[in-house]
Amino acid sequence: MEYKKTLNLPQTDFPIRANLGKIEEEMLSYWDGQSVYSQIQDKNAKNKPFILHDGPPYPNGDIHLGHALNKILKDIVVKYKSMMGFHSPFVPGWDCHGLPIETQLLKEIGENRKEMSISEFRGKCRDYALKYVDLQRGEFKKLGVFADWNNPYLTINHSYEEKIAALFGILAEKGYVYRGLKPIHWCPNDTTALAEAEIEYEDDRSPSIFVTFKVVDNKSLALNANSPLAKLTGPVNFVIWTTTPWTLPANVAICAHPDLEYVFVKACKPAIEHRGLHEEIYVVAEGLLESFLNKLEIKEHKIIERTHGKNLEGILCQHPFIDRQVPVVLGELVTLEQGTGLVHIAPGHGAEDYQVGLKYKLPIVMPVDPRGYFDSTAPEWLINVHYDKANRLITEKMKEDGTLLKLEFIKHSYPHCWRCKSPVIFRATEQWFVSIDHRELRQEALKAIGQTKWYPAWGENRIRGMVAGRPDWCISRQRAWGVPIPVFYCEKCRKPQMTGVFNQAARELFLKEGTGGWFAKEAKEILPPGTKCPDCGGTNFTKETDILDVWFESGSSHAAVLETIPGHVWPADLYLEGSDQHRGWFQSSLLLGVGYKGRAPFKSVLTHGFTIDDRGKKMSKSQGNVIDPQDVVKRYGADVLRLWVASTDFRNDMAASENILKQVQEAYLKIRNTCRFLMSNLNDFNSQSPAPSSQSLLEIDRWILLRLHRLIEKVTQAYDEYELHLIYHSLYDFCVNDLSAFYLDLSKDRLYCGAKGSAERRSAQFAMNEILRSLVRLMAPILSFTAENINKFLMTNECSIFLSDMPKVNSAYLDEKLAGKWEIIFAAREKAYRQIEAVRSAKEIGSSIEAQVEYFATGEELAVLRSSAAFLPQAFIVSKVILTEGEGEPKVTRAPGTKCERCWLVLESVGQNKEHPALCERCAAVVSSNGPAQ
RNA sequence: GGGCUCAUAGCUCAGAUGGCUAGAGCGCACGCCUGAUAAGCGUGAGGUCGGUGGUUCGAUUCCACCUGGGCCCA
Repeated sequence: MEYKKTLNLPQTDFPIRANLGKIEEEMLSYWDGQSVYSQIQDKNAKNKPFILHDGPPYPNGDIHLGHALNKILKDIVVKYKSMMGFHSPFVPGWDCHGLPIETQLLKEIGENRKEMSISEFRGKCRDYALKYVDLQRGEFKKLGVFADWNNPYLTINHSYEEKIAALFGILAEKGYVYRGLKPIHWCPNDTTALAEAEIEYEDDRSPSIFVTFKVVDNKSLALNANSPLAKLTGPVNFVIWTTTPWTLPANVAICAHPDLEYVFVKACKPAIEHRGLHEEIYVVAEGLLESFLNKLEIKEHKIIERTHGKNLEGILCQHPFIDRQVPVVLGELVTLEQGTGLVHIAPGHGAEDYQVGLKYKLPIVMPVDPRGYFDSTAPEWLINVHYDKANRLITEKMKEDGTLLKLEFIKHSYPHCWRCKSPVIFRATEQWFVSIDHRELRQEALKAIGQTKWYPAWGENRIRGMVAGRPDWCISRQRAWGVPIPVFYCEKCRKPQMTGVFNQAARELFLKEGTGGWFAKEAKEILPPGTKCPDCGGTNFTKETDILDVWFESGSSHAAVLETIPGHVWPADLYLEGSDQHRGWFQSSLLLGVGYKGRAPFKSVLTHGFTIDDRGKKMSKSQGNVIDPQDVVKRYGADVLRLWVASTDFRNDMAASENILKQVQEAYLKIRNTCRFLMSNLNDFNSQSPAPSSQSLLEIDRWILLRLHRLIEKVTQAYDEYELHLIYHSLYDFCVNDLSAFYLDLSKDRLYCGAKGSAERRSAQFAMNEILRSLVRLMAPILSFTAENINKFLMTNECSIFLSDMPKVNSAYLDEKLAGKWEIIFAAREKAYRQIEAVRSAKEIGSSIEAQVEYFATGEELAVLRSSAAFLPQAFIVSKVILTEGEGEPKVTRAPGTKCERCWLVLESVGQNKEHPALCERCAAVVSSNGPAQ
């Protein structure tokens, strides 16, 4: 019993229980108090920059797991780069304008919105956004994310808004910006545009009609070389179906599906035709032929021809009641759900129609005015008729002309205005666009994509496809909460003005008063006195009322942030967002960057996947599989959440569940405990005393340092390649395999039983100190709280672990021969353990140190083992190893001798020392030299 | 429906250029230790490498298709 006091047992005040909640709180206030983030910036201020530019989330609720994942990833990268000596400031941002804020707010204020002025509503939006900026900032901080939290960039900052206007001005100056027509949801009753969120679907009664479009010239049937149709004689009619006859004046095409089979049917015209029966040829999709015949009550018919939709492309038809020839076009929007498989296309009245129109460069006919009445561009008999009344006029006209095959009424779901509850129409209106092909913008953007490094590499492919195929960018929105499009209209000549003094005036206003000023002031109050229209000399102007697409705002962040915040550089080194941003922020930033400066605002782009549950399903409230980051922080600790982020390959989707988090927590505890054990054995170690020379280091200690430096090499490389999951696995494996199960376990004898200042003990402590210091720094970007906690405990010189440098590989330790040798010893140990286990289960021994191993080996193995023969008992953690040349399984028996009361090894030397008869030779010597037990 | 993408043990991940009985850790089972103890150690059982075809002497690794998941469109 008294001999236990002569041991150097591990000792530490570092608690075995993590208690992350308390530690994290302490560290947060410590970092805050010490201004650690500023200290890091000061330390690296003169160094090479590495700028990770933060993509701004919407401040419209609590952060969810995806937000947490994203910010933690960024934080890990930034902390690593900082510890590598880069100047790596991190300025967080928020996307404060936009529909998501409006929508969330509308949920809160409900009907009251209707009584509010635009300025009042904008004020509420602003308050709402700022409230959630604050909330989310607090939540991000709790994750341990380092950033300039007191000076975030907000897209509602005046300086930011000014920069948006500036960028708009530059693009306008270069000719990218133009006005064009595009259909949007429109309420004719309120004469206003509506967002998707402002539409309610209700059942409505509508006419349902079948209309014929007669082929202009049968020869045109043969336009397509594959078409066998030129031989047809007599009138051929394409038949369309619609529930909105009033959109027919805007018809400019008929759409067929390229892959569907269409039939040419000879049949008698149905009874609706008042001029008697005669045969006609109708074209409909084969899959809808039967329902078509039933609807029209056609008894007899004959299929005289058939072909694929793709062979119909280009055929010209006569509009049923307007002097206009319309082509057959192809599109995927056609389905066999109902109708005829031929869709009437009015690009001014439908979103899909508009897309098809873009592809075929169809004109956008738009004869309906804001109040829903046909204007002077419509046929005379429709002018000043409300669209709803027009249905009847049109069907009657077609009935008379014989182009109407069938009229009935159906009930179906139709969009209505949330405000006045009246039906909504799709109506093409003037919108602002950024031309994607002006000045080769598309080509330049594709070039910039090629010059960017994409992680993972397929990201390039993805965004390339999107940019290559995208239409012009519609940048106007008919909303309240955003940055007004800084354009003035001359009241005299109606021309829009947006460059030079006009842009300048808008910018000055935004900078001084913010964009709120635009809504509060008249044009003449914004423009300098005496401003004249450069086109006609007019002096009176009105303001544009549309606002900019929020993607234009966030896409301007590179200009607003990288160019203006001190210490930043343009372009950024890295953008890091979810893979949905290939369409969103990456693309808007790219287009604006290329339009602005001719290149992408980023050098590299890293994307991560989405959070899913352990069944591979996406997280949704209705599924009840949502993991809440605040809850994880509360129950497990932010470091566990951070470790989860690092544990999963984020290029794919990332699974999170209670089980997975538990597993990560176990891993966390293992790493922490390993560090604790290292600390507890360094209790009496003075790192100031001279380091042992490499000769005086034990071979086993040189070996573990070799392993450590290989780890450093691997981890550093993984950080550089953003392969965080490899860091996690390497660190964890090192702790579990190399340290806990092997090196630390077998070093216990030396550490506990060796003389306090003995060379072998000092050698181990030297290695362990190296390991601990390296480990803590390697893990710091990920396990920030724990690393700092340990660092404080070690009382190092640095006030923060994040002010120290990442460990560097010392190639002197990378001794391959040594590595090979220990692989052999390791394998021998495993072989021995299998036998020890057998003996153990036979109850002959308990602990392995009660064992003696006779190990059979030959050749190189034998030579290697012999060269370390004296160390083998320690390496195997047994009392005695006998090496025998030969083959066969190791022979394990109870070790001969008596158990030493101090080191518990079973040795024959126990009892030989007269002063300490219960001790082995080594322990007797240690006890004697150390003096009497304390 | 289209574009991109993922799919290796219950879980998280390894497995250059195709080649011996597919690896690690966790978890699990069994056992040891009680001088890392709300810790530590050992042994063991778990995989038709999503499925089906094909190329090849040989495929988890290449190709095609299919199934399931994800993101973005429609």
